[in-house]
Amino acid sequence: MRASGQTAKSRITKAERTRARLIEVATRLFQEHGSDEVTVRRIAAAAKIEAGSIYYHFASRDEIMRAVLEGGVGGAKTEVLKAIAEVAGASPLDRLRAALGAHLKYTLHHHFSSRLKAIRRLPKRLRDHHMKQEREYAAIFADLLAEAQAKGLLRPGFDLSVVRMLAMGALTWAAEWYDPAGTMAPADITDELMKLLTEGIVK
Amino acid sequence: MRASGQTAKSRITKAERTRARLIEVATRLFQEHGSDEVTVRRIAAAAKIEAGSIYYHFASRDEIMRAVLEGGVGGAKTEVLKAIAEVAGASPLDRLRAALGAHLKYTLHHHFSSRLKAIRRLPKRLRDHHMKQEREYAAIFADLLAEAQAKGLLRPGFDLSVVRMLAMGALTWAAEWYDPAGTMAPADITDELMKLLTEGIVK
DNA sequence: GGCAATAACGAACAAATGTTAGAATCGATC
DNA sequence: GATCGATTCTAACATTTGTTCGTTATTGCC
Repeated sequence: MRASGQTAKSRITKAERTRARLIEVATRLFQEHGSDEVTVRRIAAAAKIEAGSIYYHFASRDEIMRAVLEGGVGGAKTEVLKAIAEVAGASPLDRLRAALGAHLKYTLHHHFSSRLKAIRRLPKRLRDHHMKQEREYAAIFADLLAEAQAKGLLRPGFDLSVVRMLAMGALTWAAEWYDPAGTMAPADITDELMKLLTEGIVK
Repeated sequence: MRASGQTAKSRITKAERTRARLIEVATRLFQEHGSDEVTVRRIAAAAKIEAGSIYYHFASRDEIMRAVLEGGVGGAKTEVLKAIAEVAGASPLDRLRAALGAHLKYTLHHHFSSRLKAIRRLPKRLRDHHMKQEREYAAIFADLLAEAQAKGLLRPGFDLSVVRMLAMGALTWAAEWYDPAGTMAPADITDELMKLLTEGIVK
C-alpha cells in the first residue's frame, strides 16, 4: 500500500502541478493586466519560481499563452454546456438564455474575451487552433438559434449568424463596462438582452 | 504674390505637417496591429523618418497614443453627429439608427474600438481624458434613447443605459468578426440590429 | 544510503525598446 | 548667397524582454 500510495500520488507528477500552477497564475495576470505588461518574469515571480525554470515546463512564452487561451475557451464551453444541460427540457429560446447567461457570467468572472481575444498577434499555428475552438464555441449558440428557427419560433427575415454574433458581442463587450460593484447582476443583463432579442424595445 | 503664397503655405509649418503624418501613420499601424507590436521605430519607418526625430514632435510614445486616441474618438463623434444631422427631422429611433450606423461604419473602417479601447494601461492622466471623451460619445446615443422614451415610443421596463451599452457593444464587437470581403454591408448589420432592437426576433 | 531522473536555480545572452543629445541639413529671411 | 532657427539624422544609452545553459537541489526507487 505504501508503493501504491506513492504511485497513486505521483500519478500527478510535480511537474504537472507546477505547470498547472503556472497556467493558473498566468491566466490571472493576463486578466488583471493586459496581454502585454505580463512578462515571463512576472509570471515566474507570481508562481514563486525563477524565470528560467519556466522553460522546463513551456517551450516559449507563446506556449503559455496558448495554454491560457485553451483553458479559457474550454472553461467557457464547459460552463455553457452545463448551463444548457440544466434546462435540458426547455424551449430553444430558454436554453439560449441559459447559454448566454453562462457566457456572460464566465466572460465577466474571468474578464476573458476582451483582454485575451484581442490577441491576434499569436503565431499562426496557435491562432488557427484558437479560432477553431472559438468556432466550436460559437456553434453551440448557432445551433440553439437554428433549432428555434426550425421549430418556427422566430420571425423570418433574419440572418441568424449575424444575430448570434450581435448577441454574443453585446455580452462579450459587457466585460468592458460592467461594474461588479453596481446593483446589476450578470443575470439581469442577460435578461435585458433576451428581452431585446425576443420582444424588442419598441411599443 | 510670391511672398504671400509662401506665407500662406507656411501658415502650416513643416513640423505640423510631419506631426499630422505621424498621427496618421501611427493610427493606421495601431489599427492593423495591436497596441503593442507597434514600436516607435516602426511608426518612424512608416512615416519615412528616423526614430529619434519623432521626439521633436512628441515628448513620448504615450503622447502619440494620446493623439491617436483623441483623433479616433473625435472622428467617430464627428461622423456620428453628422449622420444624425442628416436625418435631423426624423424620429428619435431613426436618428438612433443613423447614429448606430455611423458608429459601426467608423468602427469598422478604422477598426478602432476593439484594438484601441482595450488600452487600459494608459497613464492615468491620459486614460481619464480618454474616458471623459468616451462618456461624451456615449451620451449622444443615450440622449436619443431618452428622447424616444420621453416621446412614449418605448415599452417600459428597460434599463436604457444597459440597452445602450448592449447595442453599442454589439456593433463595436462587430469589428472582431466583420468580413469586408463578404456580401454584407455595414448598413445591413445596423439594420439587423435595429430590427432586433425594435421588434425583436420572436414571433 | 546511494543513484538516476526530475525539477529548479541563477547568471548570462542577444535583441529590441523608449529615449536622449550633439551634429548635420534644410529653408526662409536679410 | 550668408545667417540663423527649425527640422532631421545619427549614434549611442540604459532597460527590459524572451531565452539558454551549466549547475544545483530535490525526488522516487533499488
